[in-house]
Amino acid sequence: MSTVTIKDVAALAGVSPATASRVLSGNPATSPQARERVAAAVKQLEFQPNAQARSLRSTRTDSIGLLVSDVRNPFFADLAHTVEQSALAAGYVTLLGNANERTDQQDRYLNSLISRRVDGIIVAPQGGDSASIRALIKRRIPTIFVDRVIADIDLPSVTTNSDTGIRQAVAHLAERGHTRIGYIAGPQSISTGRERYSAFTRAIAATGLSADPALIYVGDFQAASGSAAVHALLSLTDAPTAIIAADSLMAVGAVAMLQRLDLRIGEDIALVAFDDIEWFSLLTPALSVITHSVEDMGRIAVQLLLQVIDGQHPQSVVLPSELIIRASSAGAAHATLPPSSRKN
Amino acid sequence: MSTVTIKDVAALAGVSPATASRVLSGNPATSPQARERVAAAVKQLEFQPNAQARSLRSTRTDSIGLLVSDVRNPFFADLAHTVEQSALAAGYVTLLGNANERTDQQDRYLNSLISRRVDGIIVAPQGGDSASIRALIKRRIPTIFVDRVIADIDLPSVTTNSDTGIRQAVAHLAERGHTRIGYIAGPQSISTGRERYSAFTRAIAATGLSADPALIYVGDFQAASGSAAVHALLSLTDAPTAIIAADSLMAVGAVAMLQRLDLRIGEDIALVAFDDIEWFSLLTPALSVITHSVEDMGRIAVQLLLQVIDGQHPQSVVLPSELIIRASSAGAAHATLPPSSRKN
DNA sequence: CGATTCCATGGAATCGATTCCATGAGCGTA
DNA sequence: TACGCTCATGGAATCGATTCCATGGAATCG
Repeated sequence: MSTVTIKDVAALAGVSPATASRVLSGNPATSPQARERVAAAVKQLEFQPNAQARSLRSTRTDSIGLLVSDVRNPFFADLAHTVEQSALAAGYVTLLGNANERTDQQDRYLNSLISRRVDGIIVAPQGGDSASIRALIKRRIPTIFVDRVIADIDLPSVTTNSDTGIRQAVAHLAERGHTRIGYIAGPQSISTGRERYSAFTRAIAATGLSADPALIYVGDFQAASGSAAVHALLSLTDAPTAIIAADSLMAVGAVAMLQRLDLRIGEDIALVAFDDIEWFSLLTPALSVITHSVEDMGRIAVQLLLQVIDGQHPQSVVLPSELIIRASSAGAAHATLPPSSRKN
Repeated sequence: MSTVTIKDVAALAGVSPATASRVLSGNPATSPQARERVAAAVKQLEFQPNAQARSLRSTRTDSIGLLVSDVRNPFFADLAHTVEQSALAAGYVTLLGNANERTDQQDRYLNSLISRRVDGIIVAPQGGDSASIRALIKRRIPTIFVDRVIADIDLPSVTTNSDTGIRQAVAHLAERGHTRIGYIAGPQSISTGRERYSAFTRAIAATGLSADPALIYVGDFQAASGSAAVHALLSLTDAPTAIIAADSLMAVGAVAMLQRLDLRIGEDIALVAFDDIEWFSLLTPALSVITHSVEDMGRIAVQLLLQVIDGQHPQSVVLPSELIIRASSAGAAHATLPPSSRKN
């Protein structure tokens, strides 16, 4: 094959491979002539250094790994985008892994990233404890949790404080006259699922609204479970007049099911979603959301990771969340008819 | 550091590094005892082979690169997902690069992928000619174009034949009584932009509808240009009664602007989008779309790439497109009022 | 039973860059 | 003039795995 190595460059430039290497890595101990001639040779031969060989010796790869739960989730797609851009600005290439909401694929990707000797890893961890995440720690591979954490593993993280946003949402709905608020929770094996759930129950208790356990439906952060949740909640004899969904995908499922049931969102029933997605405001009616900044999250995660790589021990960062009121929750509460009496 | 190498494994297992390597790579020339003892040592030391060292010698990295225009575009997020899953099934890890709709970032990622000696690359190329894409060919790196191609570069590709879908859409709108159809085109520097545009003009000519050039607005495949397009088209003295958008993001921008102008989609004006996005059917009214299978596209792209890696010369594949009629284009045509007379 | 093949194995070269170490030229100062 | 210092440079070791090649013992065949 036409593999051009640094020896070829050195030969053409009339210097040793050592000098060529120094020029390429910007080592100051090089003469202007050498720099010039090596640069010319590199251009002429279209030399591309072999990253494998380079990092084998220097133990740096200038790459970081990012492991998300699902790229198709707009939240994680946005996160991938900001992480990637921030890392690129700092001279790192991002390898994106997709756990596909499965622990086995998460482990497979983590092992692959370890083998590739990435300089650090940002991970939105899947579910509970994981052997391969413990392996990261044992090998002292710089690692940051983003969005989600694992309870008993102490690593720097960037997360959202969902408490404020959820409290605002519950207060807002209470003010509109809702007393029975349904909640579509995320899986309790995931930290965000647990945290948002407990924030919701605290807010309910603080506001003195109905704490009927039947109003809680535990989903899996995927669209289908949002649909199932709406169906279940509206089948109750005493159905909720408002619903909060713990992530955007379950909110999508909820919207789809509400439309199928011919219920008018914002009139027959109020709906608030966690996570703001660009097109949520295009729905009719526009969706009220609890928002948090993906841009900040991604940018700060990279920042923390670079600090860990640099040998520092940064503090975890908690970002705020906030309610944005749109038409889907603006109307006053009145009794929701069960789906059976309307259609079907 | 606690870097465990194959020598440590070999020492613990009481064999040579050569034998340990053979066991690890599944070489049949190994005794059951050796296999057993090496396996035990690997497990005990939690050995993870160094991918750099491995691929430096063997020239295989078991990884492929995927370069898309924008991860935040749901179409490419879905594509990334299917490519990644197909590749994983074949034993390859996918490195995802995000050109961010910019040629310089595309080139930067391509060079990085070349340096990492990926076994092959799937790319949705940015704009016109590119030095780094020519570099791929010169180095004989297995490469496949997906979704988009570059005109004078002859590489296997997986693309969509937009002709059928667009013809169906135009015919459908003509049947509903529309004679002036606006078209929000993609950039003419991108193959899909050109191809869909010419498909549209052909369909218009075949149906005998108005070919007024003022009905064509050239956008950039991003949401903002969809909004601008709608604003421009509806400011015409003889405004279109229906609009076709050449991709999903521009359709999103179009929907946002139509809502801002207080126009009822499906009644005041018909709208059809290229690319089907899951939540397009959740809009009120649900959006009519020209759909093509992302799953097939991703799966086949990986398949072709593996064939090229294997030394074969596969034929390019062209996938079909098809119209799905929903409420946004179901109504009969009647004159669209210019935005100025309604609001603003 | 001797010759030949087969096969598991270890030693050593190799992949392509980086980096340690030694060298020698150039220069300033005593 | 001689000594010490800086600094660019080349030779060679190195990173960690793979793989070529040689070897010796076991199995097979005439």
